[in-house]
Amino acid sequence: MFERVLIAEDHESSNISVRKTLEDLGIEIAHYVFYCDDALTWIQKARQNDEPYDLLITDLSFEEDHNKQRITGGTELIKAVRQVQPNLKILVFSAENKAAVIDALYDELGINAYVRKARNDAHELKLAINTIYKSNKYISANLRQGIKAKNAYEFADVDIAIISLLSQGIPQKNIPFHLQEKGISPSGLSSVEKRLNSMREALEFSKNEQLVVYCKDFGLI
Amino acid sequence: MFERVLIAEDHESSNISVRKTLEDLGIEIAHYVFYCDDALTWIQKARQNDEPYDLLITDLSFEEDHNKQRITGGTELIKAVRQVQPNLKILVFSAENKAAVIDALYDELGINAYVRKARNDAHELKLAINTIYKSNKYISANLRQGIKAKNAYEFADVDIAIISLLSQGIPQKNIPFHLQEKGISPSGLSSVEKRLNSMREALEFSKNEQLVVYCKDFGLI
DNA sequence: CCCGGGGTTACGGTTTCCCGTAAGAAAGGC
DNA sequence: GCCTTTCTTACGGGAAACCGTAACCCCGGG
Repeated sequence: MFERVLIAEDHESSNISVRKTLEDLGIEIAHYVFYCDDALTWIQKARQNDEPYDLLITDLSFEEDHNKQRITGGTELIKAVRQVQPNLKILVFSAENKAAVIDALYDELGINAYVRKARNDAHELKLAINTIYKSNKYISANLRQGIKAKNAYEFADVDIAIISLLSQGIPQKNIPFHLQEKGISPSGLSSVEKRLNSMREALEFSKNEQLVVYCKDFGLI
Repeated sequence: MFERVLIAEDHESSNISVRKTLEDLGIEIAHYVFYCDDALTWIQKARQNDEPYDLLITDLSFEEDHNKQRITGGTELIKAVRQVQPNLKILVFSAENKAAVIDALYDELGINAYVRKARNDAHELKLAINTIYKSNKYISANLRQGIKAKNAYEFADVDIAIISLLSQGIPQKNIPFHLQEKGISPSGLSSVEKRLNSMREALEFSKNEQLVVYCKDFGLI
């Protein structure tokens, strides 16, 4: 079993139960921190002392407070950790439930497990830890289905850029200009109209207001 | 100190740490359930046996699963409990952070304390329990400011109705009809236009898309 | 009774958005 | 090279939304 585990979790209550779970698994060395910066520091120090961690359990969203941080969230923390200790196994423990976000964690950051804070999370946490100790990857059962039943429409980069601009109050007729600024193509006004049209059609919407709330719900903007 | 406490919380991990917190406070009888329906049942039974609870700690959002429930969320649970045992003290422990929602809990449901799942939540939980045991009401410090610095604009019922309809894809020109159906006034098209206009102006928006995402963020729709 | 004011509704002109069509440009096949 | 095919862009008519103005209605004060 893992011998040296680090917990990065700002919510005191979650932090407590993760520690208790590790205790149940017989893991003796489980350090915990409430800030991302601390997490990185501890990992670096542990490596220097030739006692590197073999598992990091981290949340995604860390709340800002008076204690200003360089690293502000779990995603950034994981990126930074990968620079320092690429082989460190990483388990993300978060309430995030958007397929787009979780997919990106596995695909782009190569995390080993994602456990969602939900009904049986403590039990699932144990399961996930056991699994990634033996193999290398754990994908939650109730997640697998969710990821498959993803979006009815595959949003391209242009699409989310357009919707994002709309949600910021940019008039449609000015969008071509902003797209060019960002080097996104196509950028013609007609193309913008056409993409909006096909998005509305695919999702059976009639107004752009529906598009923005939809993308908001799925964490695309 | 409280003698008989019931915990309604679907997340296993949160449930664990709340129990541990109560343990730290020396509360001996702390039952816990994962479903709202169970919570109500236990409260009713305890009353019938002349051993009523004196504190309920509940979450707000309970996730649906195969186990279909009559009561689907914390708000509904509180309403039901108030029918059965009006004097029961209630502490809501949730991640909800929208002033509109939390205000309503205090004002309309008369809860005794709200503790937000956040950085020092376990510590604050103890504080809140101690406070409502002695006095009757606990309002978190970091909440007080939030509630004050509410919304820049006071949304009327008409306003949220209009924005809600917009977000459902109803064309603006048809909104008067839908408002009349719901018995909301004013319902004239000009009034709709005027209200939208003043909302945009107050919030310094230029497009309705901004309004819908704003209301989405604040949990108004 | 008349008058005035707040709130609601009705009516035009202007702008923006929507959508179909067609012209133009880039990529690939023969 | 030329010709499809596909993607992008340009144009124009029609609908919706925007905005200022004015008429209307309901109520309380004089």
